[in-house]
Amino acid sequence: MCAQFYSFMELNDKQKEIVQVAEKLFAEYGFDGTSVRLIAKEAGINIAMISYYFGSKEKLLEHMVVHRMSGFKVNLDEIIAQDDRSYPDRLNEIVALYVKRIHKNNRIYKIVHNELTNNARSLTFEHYLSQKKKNLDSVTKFIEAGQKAHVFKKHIEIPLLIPSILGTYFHFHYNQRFYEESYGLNTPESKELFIETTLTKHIQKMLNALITYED
Amino acid sequence: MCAQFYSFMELNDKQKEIVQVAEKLFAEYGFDGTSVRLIAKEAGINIAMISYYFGSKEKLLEHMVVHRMSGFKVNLDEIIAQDDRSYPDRLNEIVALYVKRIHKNNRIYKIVHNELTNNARSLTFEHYLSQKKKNLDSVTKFIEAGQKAHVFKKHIEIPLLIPSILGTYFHFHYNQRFYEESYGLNTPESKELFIETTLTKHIQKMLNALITYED
DNA sequence: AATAGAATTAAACGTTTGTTTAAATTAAAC
DNA sequence: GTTTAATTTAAACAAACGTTTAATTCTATT
Repeated sequence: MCAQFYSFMELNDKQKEIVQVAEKLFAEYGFDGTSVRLIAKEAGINIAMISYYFGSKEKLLEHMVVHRMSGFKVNLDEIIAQDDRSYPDRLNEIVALYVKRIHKNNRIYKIVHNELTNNARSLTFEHYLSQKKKNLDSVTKFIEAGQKAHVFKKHIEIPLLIPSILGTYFHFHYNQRFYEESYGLNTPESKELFIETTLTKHIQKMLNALITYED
Repeated sequence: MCAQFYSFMELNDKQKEIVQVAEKLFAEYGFDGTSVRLIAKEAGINIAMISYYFGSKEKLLEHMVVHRMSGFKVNLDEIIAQDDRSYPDRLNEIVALYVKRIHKNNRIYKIVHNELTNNARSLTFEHYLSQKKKNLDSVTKFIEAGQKAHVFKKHIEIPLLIPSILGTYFHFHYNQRFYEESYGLNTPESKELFIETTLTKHIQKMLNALITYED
């Protein structure tokens, strides 16, 4: 027993493999819809290894969230710091960065969304929430600087900007069956391209409009 | 046996009660995280009644979606038809209507979002998808009319407008633990008020900006 | 009052669940 | 090469799962 005790910081290769497989399955079938036997089978290991490495199925989930959410303090500040570029220019890149990152990691975000609103499990998600807070702080500073420079308008509900960016992506994602048909996104490639271009541009335009718009 | 056969159209009061309880639990604990024993206990009935009335737990879910998604063709066309009102005015009301409706029914939407992206169950959700299509058609006609009247700008990605409206709400909803803290929404009342005012106004402003904005 | 059908119940069904055990194998240290 | 610890295994565990059964109670209709 007990490989799981000195492991909340670093995961070895075997653990990473298990986490990767489990993330895919949790996103596809839900946490409760995924049995440890299926995880073990897909990862090519014995069921007992999950308890051996993580302690339990629920602790595997906890490790997963911590591990995958670490280093998510985006390159946000890097972009913001480039004050040779215009505010709208930097805003566009921030949006593109958010969309790209959330799309690449949409599985873990789906899991977190579900767990955050699940009454059965009481995970704290400190990592996720504090990361979110830091990102909001960065965005707030950027927007307020733009307001002082009279490029961005006043009366912007800054904490709701990120929900508008990510929410647009996720509503598209959660209803992909509908939008794939609407837009004729038959291949994975066309879908990727759509997200990279049309969807991203839509969100960029929306934020540009909102932030430079005076009513 | 067999109360369940003539029931895909109409549910009797007992069935409605079960559906109501199950909806709450499915949203809180997930479909797989909710046992039929818990549903029965919360609804004050015997476990066997679920099979008796619906055939199975999964068919209960199917009935739930059909039953709750019926009559969701919003009062959208009523608002759109009021051509004595300005386009932005009607747009604002459409947004408010969407937010209000989605908020009131956020539990069933959460369930549907989960099921739409769940590989284990193969529900078709024809009702939901066709309703969504109809609503998109109504919105499209409205926006295009506004464009012809030169009130709304061209180059609007119309099918992505609803994701931006609903997505903003849902990202707020799924991350409510974060935003409740950010905004100090300590009581249910203050949260309701926030959604009705600040959140709704943010989305209204965003759509107004996007649609009247030329880049 | 008798009868038929629907509604409700407690109990049991066979599976599947997450976890643990104790033995077997592999790897590392001396 | 021997010893010690870490890893991996198959088997077993009790508990919980969704569903079915067969008996019982309730509700009409005659």
